[in-house]
Amino acid sequence: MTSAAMIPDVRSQRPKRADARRNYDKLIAAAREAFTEEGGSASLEEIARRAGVGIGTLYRNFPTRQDLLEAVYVEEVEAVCRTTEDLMGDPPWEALVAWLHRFLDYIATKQALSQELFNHLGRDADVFRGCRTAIYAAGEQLFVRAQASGDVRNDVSIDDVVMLVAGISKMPATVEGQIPRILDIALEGLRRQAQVVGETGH
Amino acid sequence: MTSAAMIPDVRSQRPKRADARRNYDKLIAAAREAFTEEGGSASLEEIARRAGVGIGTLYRNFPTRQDLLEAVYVEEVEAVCRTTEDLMGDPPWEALVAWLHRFLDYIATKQALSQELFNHLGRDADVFRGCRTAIYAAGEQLFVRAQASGDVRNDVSIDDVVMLVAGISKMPATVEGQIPRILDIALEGLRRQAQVVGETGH
DNA sequence: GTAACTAATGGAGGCAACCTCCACTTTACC
DNA sequence: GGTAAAGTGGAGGTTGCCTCCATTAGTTAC
Repeated sequence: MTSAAMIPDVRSQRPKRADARRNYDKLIAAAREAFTEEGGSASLEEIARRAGVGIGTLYRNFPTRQDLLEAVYVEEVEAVCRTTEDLMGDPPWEALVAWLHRFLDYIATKQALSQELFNHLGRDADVFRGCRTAIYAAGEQLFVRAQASGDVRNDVSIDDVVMLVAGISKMPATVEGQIPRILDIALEGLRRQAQVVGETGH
Repeated sequence: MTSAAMIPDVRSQRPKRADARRNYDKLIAAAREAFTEEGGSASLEEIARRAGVGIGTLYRNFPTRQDLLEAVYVEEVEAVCRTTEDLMGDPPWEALVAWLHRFLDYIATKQALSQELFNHLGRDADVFRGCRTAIYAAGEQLFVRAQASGDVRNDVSIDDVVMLVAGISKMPATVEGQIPRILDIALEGLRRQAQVVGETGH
């Protein structure tokens, strides 16, 4: 699994001195906690406090709030990518659907984080391109397999699918179980191949 | 067109005295501007300044930032609802698709606003229920027509569709024209009726 | 018209978060 | 162990949030 390597390494600027690296790691950990608990606008001073470092150190490592959000976000994405491995044994379509559902669940719990990022960094920031690449690398094998087996129409790309799922994850759910159902409906569109009959051409 | 009346009127608490109402309107206008220009976290003090009223007046009318966001948001939604009228003459499926595309375009430009709301008010706040109702009232005629004509499968609701579109509008676009294309793909899933052959049952 | 009654105003002030700056501490290297 | 460079942390200036209440100005009743 090489997907993690495809994320443009936010951490390439990781500090060199031992104490500095320790502080960096403590900050990421504290930030993950804080963002999870309080959403993407958790106080930076609070995060520094949790990490047990001065506010100045936080700013030295992450000049803007976005930099910190990014660093945390990237770590999370790497985690999802790692979950493909379990699924390569299952039948193509089922495996793909299962992974997408898993992906959906995962993103759903990270809404605050990713929404904050979507808002403030425009949609085509390097991080996103990188994370997208990583997700593709992870999902592509499943996707290609499903396309090869004829389950998925040929005129869509993995790109389309990932974005579709990402979008669905951000919908405001009203009814219990509605979100996964909507995913299934949308995926039916994906699957639909030259097999439909009895319609006017549109 | 009664849809506007179905929004649980945020403005029923509209102030009574003439000067108060004037200030209220100036605040909404200033807020719309500010939110559009600077996103949902524009400074409230700045908004009061733009409106030419004191910060205290802002807080009297809109005790929380959400209240202000809501009021602006509701106005915008009402505007979309009004656009259905043009389309009732077109063929059912085409009219529905066209309206959904229009709806998509519209929401896309208001991202900052709606995302802010989605984040902070949970997904089932009254406003949303109200706005959803209004949107349904607007889209429902189109939707029912399309279902009656056999273009749309019967096991989906207008609710599902609206949410699908809302979700898609929030996807980070990479390629020009990708978003509308994805909407079309998803809508194919909608359309698919008992007309597919040659598949295993799943 | 004007007096009396409120609704409405606006900004001072207290608090908290953001961020910069730099005197000091710690590490790495010789 | 000495020293240069890297890293630290928190005081303090700035700005935004929100409350409170003395003052202002529509409204109503006469």
